[in-house]
This record gives sequence, C-alpha cells and structure tokens, in this order.
Amino acid sequence: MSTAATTTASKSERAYQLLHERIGNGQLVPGYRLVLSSIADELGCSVVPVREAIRRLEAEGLVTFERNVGATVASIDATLYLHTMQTLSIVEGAATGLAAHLITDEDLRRARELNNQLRECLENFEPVRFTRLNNEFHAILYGRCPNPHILDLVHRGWNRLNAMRASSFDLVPGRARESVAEHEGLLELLDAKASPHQIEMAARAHRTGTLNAYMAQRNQPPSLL
Amino acid sequence: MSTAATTTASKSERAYQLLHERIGNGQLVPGYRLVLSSIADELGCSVVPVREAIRRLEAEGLVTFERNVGATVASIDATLYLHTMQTLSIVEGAATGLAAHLITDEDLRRARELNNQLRECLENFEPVRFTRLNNEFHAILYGRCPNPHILDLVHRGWNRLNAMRASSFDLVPGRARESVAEHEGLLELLDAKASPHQIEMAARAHRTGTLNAYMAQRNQPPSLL
DNA sequence: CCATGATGGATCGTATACGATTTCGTACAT
DNA sequence: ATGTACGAAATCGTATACGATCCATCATGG
Repeated sequence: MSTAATTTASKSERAYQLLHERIGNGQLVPGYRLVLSSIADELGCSVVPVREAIRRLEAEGLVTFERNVGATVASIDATLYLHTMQTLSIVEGAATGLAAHLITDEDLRRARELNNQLRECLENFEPVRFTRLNNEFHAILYGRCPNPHILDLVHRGWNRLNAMRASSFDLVPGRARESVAEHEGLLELLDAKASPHQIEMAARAHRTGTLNAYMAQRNQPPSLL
Repeated sequence: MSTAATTTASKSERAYQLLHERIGNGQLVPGYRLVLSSIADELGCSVVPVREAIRRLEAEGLVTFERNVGATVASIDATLYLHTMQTLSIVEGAATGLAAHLITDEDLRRARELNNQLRECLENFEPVRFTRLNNEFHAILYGRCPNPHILDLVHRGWNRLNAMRASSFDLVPGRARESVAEHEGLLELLDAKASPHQIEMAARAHRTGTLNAYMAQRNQPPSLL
C-alpha cells in the first residue's frame, strides 16, 4: 500500500535487469565469469534468484552456461557475430516491412531528424552517440510492427549486438557514412508508400550491408551466407 | 565411469524435457495450471529445479507465468496463433532460403518421398500422421540452414504451433490438399536451383497460405497483417 | 624433467524451511 | 438475496544448508 511503489520487482527480476544492463553497456565484457554467490552478495540476496536471472539471460543468448562450471558473458567470434547480424537482418527487415503501413507522419519526422543528427555525428566523430541514435532511428522504423513476437526477436537481436559492440567490436570505418545514406533511402521509400515487401528488403539490405562491410574489413570471404 | 550413462541430466533438465514433451503432444492442454509442488512430487525432486524448467518454458512462450500466482500452459487466442504463424513464415522462409544451396540430392529424394506419403494421408484421412510427416518434410527443407540462431527460432515456432494444434486447433479442411501441391512446387524450385530469394518467398507464401486459410475459415478479416 | 594420480578449494545443484502473497470460501450486514 | 469483510488454505518467493562436481595445485614415481 501507500506511496508509489512497493514495486518490489522480485529479486530475480532485479538481478536480471542489473546483469542485462551491465552486459548491454559493456561493464561486463564477454568471457567474464559470472559467479552466483558474488552476484548474490552484491545484490544482498541469496543465490536462488540469481540463478534464475542467469538462466533467463542464457535463453536470450547473452550468457553461456556450463553444467557444474558456471556462467560467463557470451563470447563472440566472427561467426557468431555474423549469425546474429544475419538473423537480425531478417527479423528486423520483416518488422520494418510490417510496420510500414502503420507508421505516422510524426514518426517519419522524428526519424528524419535523427538521421540528420547521425549526419552530424559523422562530422564530429561521435561514435558512441552515433550508435545510440542509430538504435533510436531503427526503433522508430520497426516499432509499429503489430506482431509482438517479431518485435521481441528484434529486441533480442539488438541486445546481443549491443553486448558485442560494447566490448570490442567497433563500427566499420567507412560504413557509417554509407549507412546514413541508406537511411535516407529507407525514409524515401516510406514516404512514397512503397510496398511492404520492398521496404522489408531495403531494411534487410541495409543491415546486410553493414555485415558485408565488416566481413570485408576482416578479409573474410563473403560466403558463409 | 562404467557402462553407458551416468548421464544424469540435471533434474531441472529432466523437468524441462518432460513438460516440453507433454505440452508438445497435447497431454497438457492450454490453460492447464502447472503447480510447482505437484510436478516436483511427480518427478521425485524438489520445487527448485521445476521452477527453473518452467522459466525456461516461459522464455520459449510455451507457458505463461504470473508473479505469486503460478504458471499455466500458454493459452491461444486467434491473434496469438496468427502472430506465431506469421513469425514462423518469416523465419522458416528465411531458413529454407538459406538452406537451399546446401541441400543434397538425398535430401530432396527423401522430401519427395515424404510428400508422396502426405498425398496418401489425404486419401486415407490420417490427420495425425499427416501432421507428423509434414513436420518432417519441412525439417528437411530448412534443416541445412547454416545459421543456428535462425534454426533455433524455427524450432521454437514449430514447438509453439504443435502445442496449439495438439489442443484444439485442427487442420483447415481443404488446405491439406493445396499444401501438398505447394510442396511439389517447392521441390521443383529446389530442383531447378532457383535463387535463394525465390525459394524463401515460396516457403513463406506456403505458410502464409495456411494462415490465410485458417483466417478465412474463422471468417476473420485477412488483415491484421 | 615430465607424466600421473591424489588432495583441497571453489562453485554449482538441489533439498528443505519459512515468510509473503494471492485466492477462495464463509459469515455477516444491509 | 446480494455485496463486503474477514480468515484459512494454497501457492509462490527466497534463504539457508549440504552434497556433488569440477578445477588447480602439488606430491610422487618413472
């Protein structure tokens, strides 16, 4: 009763959110060992809720878990990054396509503004801000997708990517400029009320483009697709 | 040491598998209340592992969970079915497209044989066998997809569908025959080494077709897409 | 000097116990 | 008869405790 919130989100929920956030913003780097008792101590609770939180994170692919050994923040090798990006290209593309006919003029206005700010980031070399604004930009484009499952998959994909990027993966040098231009193309398609399928494929290609740029940078064959 | 398996999969794992199976084959119908202590008793273990199992099932969307209340097998309304089917159409289509250029002649031969058996099921009215063979057929087509994330999403989608179908959703009457014909079309595309994109879209359309048939049967507007 | 096996510590897996929350039935007042 | 308040039962949430497993270290023998 009383004031605002006895909102004691359950301890397991708090543990989940704490770890999720720390993985997302890079405080916990891939490979870091997550010891139940330590986390429990820090949170001032017992290990049971922490266990549950970690299993949830595992289900989302943010941590890996080994029996009788423990959990570590999910490590990334190139193929994992590739697979995650590819999956995201598909589900985010689909979400954007499904959202297209529900998007409002106000949405488009905000997206356009964000893309302008992205262009500024290019001039001033602000990679952190760029990443954040880029997330927001795409969130607007797919946000109206009426299928919550697909939205969930998109969010999970972004979370995994953020976990990776925050650690060591950085933007591919030349790619950002190209990215802003492709954003512009997407906005024009939306303005022109292009078909959902066309928009889906453009959104997918946008992400695939980033993936290819990354692969080229690492001198890897663009196959494995 | 010794014989084959001290393979004590952890109790939480066994609990998970048991519940997963029972939900999948319809022993546990949607809406059924999952009481931790009862399940623990049946398994001869304590509630802690069961909790974990249920949270995993929740993450997969097979059960819903409410704080301080408990878990129930996920209920289905039409929109949930629709969303699940739509998501599956996208990820399974993508998986099939990505698997296309890796599929072997032997795979195609088996798929063709399965489709012939499906045709037999039509004649003899064997809906249960039809569903099983249909699963196998599609599993062959997307199975070679080299992206494990996408495969995982496909499997989750099928699991959810199975959970729904086993309960009360039945095949749409006329749809099965059409389905077999579309399978044939898919096989021909694969034989002809059609482009991955073309195959992806055919696979997606195949599932979307089932969805539309369902919607039409329920006299629902084919919108919501 | 290297290989092999034993030992201890760290950590996980699960059981049990108890407090917290919800739910449902019942009694009472209107 | 109906709506509300109270209380008991059922169930969940978490803490604590202990056994099981793994890993690293060190001793021992070749």
